[in-house]
Amino acid sequence: MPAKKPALKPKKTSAKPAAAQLDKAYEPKAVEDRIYAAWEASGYFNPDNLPGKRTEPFVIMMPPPNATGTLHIGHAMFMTLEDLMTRFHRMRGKAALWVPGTDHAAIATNAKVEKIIAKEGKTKYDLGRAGFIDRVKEYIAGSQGTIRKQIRKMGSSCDWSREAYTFDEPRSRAVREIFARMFADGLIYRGNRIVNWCPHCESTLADDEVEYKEEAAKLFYLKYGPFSVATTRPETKLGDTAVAVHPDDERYKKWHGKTFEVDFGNGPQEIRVIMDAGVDVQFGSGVVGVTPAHSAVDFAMAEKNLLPVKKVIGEDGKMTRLAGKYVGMTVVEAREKFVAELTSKGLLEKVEDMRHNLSVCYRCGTPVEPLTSRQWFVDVDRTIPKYKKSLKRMSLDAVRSKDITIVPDRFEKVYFHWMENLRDWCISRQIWFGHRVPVWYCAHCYVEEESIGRAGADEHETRKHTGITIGVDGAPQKCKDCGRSDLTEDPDTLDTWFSSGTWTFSTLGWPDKTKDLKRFHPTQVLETGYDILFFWIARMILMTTYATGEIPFETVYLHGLVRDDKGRKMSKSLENIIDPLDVAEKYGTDAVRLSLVIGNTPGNDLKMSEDKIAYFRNFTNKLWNISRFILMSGTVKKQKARPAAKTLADKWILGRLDETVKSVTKDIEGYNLSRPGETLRDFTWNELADWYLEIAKIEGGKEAMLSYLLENVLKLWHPFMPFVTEEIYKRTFASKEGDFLMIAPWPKAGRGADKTAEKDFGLIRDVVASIRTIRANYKVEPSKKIDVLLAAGKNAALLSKHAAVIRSLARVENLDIAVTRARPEKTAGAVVRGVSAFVPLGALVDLGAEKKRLGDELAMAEKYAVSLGGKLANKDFVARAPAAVVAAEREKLEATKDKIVKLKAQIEGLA
RNA sequence: GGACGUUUAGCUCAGCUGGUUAGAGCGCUGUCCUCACACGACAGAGGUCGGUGGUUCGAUCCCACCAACGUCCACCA
Repeated sequence: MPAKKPALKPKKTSAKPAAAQLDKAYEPKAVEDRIYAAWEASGYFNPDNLPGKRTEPFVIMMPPPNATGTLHIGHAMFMTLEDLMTRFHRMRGKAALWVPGTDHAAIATNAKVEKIIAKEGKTKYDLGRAGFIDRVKEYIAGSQGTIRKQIRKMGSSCDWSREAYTFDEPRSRAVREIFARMFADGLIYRGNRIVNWCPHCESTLADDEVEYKEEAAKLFYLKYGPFSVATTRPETKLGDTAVAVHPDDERYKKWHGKTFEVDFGNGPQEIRVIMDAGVDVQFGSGVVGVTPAHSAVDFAMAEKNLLPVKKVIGEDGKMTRLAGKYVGMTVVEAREKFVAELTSKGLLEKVEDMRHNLSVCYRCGTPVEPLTSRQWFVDVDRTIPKYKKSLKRMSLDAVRSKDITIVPDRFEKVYFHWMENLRDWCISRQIWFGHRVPVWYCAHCYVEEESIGRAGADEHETRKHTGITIGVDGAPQKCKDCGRSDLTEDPDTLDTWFSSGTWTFSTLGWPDKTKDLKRFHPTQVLETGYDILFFWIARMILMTTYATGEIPFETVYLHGLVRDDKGRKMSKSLENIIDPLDVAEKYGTDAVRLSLVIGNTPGNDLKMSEDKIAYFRNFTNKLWNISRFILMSGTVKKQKARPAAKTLADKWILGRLDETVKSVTKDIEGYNLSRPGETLRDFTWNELADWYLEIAKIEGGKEAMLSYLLENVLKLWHPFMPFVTEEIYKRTFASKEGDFLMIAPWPKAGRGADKTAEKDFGLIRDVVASIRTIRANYKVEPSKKIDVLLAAGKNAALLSKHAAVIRSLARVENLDIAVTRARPEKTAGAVVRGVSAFVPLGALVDLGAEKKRLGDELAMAEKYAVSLGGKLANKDFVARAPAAVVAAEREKLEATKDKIVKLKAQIEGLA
């Protein structure tokens, strides 16, 4: 192409009317911090300050991030989702409350600080318990501010005046209080039972804190008295007190209930033969060595059969005195020695290779050692006097009754399964940092029961626990049983989840009967990741139904994991981490938020990429420029009422707005948060910007319409991208200081779509598009104007009325509209919705290409007509399909037939 | 071993209770810095909706089976 453009182009001048101007591009960095500070200063994050009556609450408790942590993309996602819901309901006139907080995360924080002092060459024992706790507190104080700043950066409209910390005094008091109540109800007991022990953390772990790692293992077959027994852990056989066989296994029937002795070179062991239906007859020899002290399954058998429990591995990971000559050895050493001994004695029959799931600590990856230990437990099966139900029952009923719904609902099944199989919950931990078990033992009357198992589990009277005093408000002065004051505090701390379980109500002031608790509990939504369904959600339901008799929340919204664009987890080693703060800096927080909401559905993982964020950055800029255009084309002000539609385009866009309001509102209410984003984007970009604004340039006189549309669009977008919308609002509609979009009332859906306007406008749009297509096919420069001839049939009047719009949008010089006409020479043609269009292009017209293009279209139309015809010829279809469907198919067939006729005429006209 | 999820254009995904000539965004191709926006406009190419059966007048959508991928739970000693 020769460069023949005019050398002189008038320079664009920015000498626009005095109306407020927007910069050409949206600059998030210049806006976000200022806007957030203004919001915060307004006080509107606190529902007490919101205007109006607001009787209906909408409450979310923020899942507290670790106090020592930093914001990652997962946090950014949940903050966006929760903020979206909170802002939406605030605009809908509810008392919206979103309580922020941080978590002391006992194990994680404890481990972190241990690591830090290790660098100084010290261990926690060098500092001593008090010194170590001081270090932890100091560390948290130093880092807690980081996460708070980052929560603000995401635009979170949470009520900082109610901020809570899982380890602050109000929350600690709630923990001690609920412990005391559960103890009084006999739900908390101290027992010597099997637990998961992490030798590295030197602490117990809850069942769900144990993970499994598949690895190669050896299966040893031992000559075991009269039997053969297979095991991957030979050294634990020193703790065997029984063997189990299947009750129906004929091979071993004569042994049922008998006792025999084995000697593995470590002295004789007395072994009973018990029956258990869980034994797999096919596996190994069908005989299982029962090691009550080091296997949860075996422990259960021991309880049932009253077997002795012989603990051969200690909390230090070394063999105990009961392991005889192996005492003091590590487990691995003992295994080697023991296998060697068995071999020399001819007791080792064979060794097989196998794949085996090793249990490891979810924190440190160290293999977990199941062993019996004296710990505190929550009894989940015992009937609670006040409720006449067990904790398990209450937790199940809360969801079964639909008082709590889980989104998506498939997780309800997962919840039920887990809850039904829940065993007593070990809540004592041996780490130093955390809520202290609020228990004091009396030196005079406390006696450790030697019983194994659930102390008093079978009786329904209160468990005895003589000599145990609970300190709810600090250390008790006297033993509750003997009155003497020689008391020792329990050294252990509580499972983090025991305290997080109180989150929805401890944050509202429980156990005091506060106004907040009355007004805001139960909460409406708990939004969190499906990965902590058991850890946290289940514990909250359990603790809350017990403590308050209420459910903690009405709806559980579960989000997925954020993955990279290839679906992999983000990790340091893969170098695929997207840091929300980095990308917020680069693309703006609103863009990051949109990328975390749109395409994100409950319960499913979300793939993220920087490209996606960049796309939404472009969109925020688009919205900015839409506003900029509207601002430049006239005065923008709030409209008291909907402006009257003067033209077809007005009618159409108002109908589309109504539809959009309706569907967006419905979706957000139904916890469908992605679709409204897409609906809004389509409306804003494809309808408002691409069509209505272009027509506004032609028709003019749209100040009121444009103001009305912009105000509504800003409101609808606000929960999704609060910063840019608030900033535009401030520069356009805000009448005075303190007028915030954040508290503007949510738009009401009007009449809905205007069917006639939609159809008529659709025709104009399609005619314009078909002319544009011809232009593009013949590579007509956009700046060049062309002539167009239309044969419009019954639509001639409608098209004539909107000729100016068509001419401008399709860049037409002369538009000649007739009812019918023959094909003029040297034209390119098209048929759209019963309208024939002809564009005279002189020598440019390629007859062959025209013929082919129209021919292809004809072929498609004919094929379609055949399929429609076939359908309508089918008696069953006509008889059974709903009348409306049949009528619609008839109409389609008529339209297609009409199209075929017109296409044929055009093709003939070419000859 | 049990349960669940996913499978639609090269990529990421829509498609709500079965009736559309199957949609969007990115990417790709072409034209254009048209007076809001090149972080833009216009136009275009690209899919037998994982497979096989079934139900139905009609199936991307419902049912059964199969396959691949993924997740959770249990854990065999």
